[in-house]
Amino acid sequence: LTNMDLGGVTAGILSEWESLVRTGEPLQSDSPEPRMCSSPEDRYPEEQQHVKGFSIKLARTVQRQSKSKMSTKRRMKASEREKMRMRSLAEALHQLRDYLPPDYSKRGQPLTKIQTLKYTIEYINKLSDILNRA
DNA sequence: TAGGCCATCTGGTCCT
DNA sequence: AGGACCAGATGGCCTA
Repeated sequence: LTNMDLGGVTAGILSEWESLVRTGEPLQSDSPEPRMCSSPEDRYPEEQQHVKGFSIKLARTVQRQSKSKMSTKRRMKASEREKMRMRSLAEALHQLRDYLPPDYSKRGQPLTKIQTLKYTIEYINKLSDILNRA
């Protein structure tokens, strides 16, 4: 990762940031394809999610139903919302990975969520350094 | 086979 | 009352 690389990346990020501020639209990565990891949807296609989710749900419901104070209907709705919330979180992390230089994935494997967050902090610090020195 | 990572479910808590 | 957020529990998948 050279200073030259960082300079180019910095300019790109800044221009995207400016357009974000202007339009209020969420950031869209301009990289053609996800570099090295699959999206949550790729990992768990709809059908698999359904089958997997059903078996887990059945077992847990039997196990804990007596404890729950919420109605079944409300509990199911809350579970669905939570699932969507966690998926959007995973998707956001997936997008965040695309902003990190490939150098951060030495083994060619997708970064884990924790690695993504830690490397992002590291990367932002490096970019800040460059801006401060300019 | 153990350990890491992940998605999902759940109950608790806070906020509107 | 209901939604959002959080943390713990659980089980599946994958890799060393």
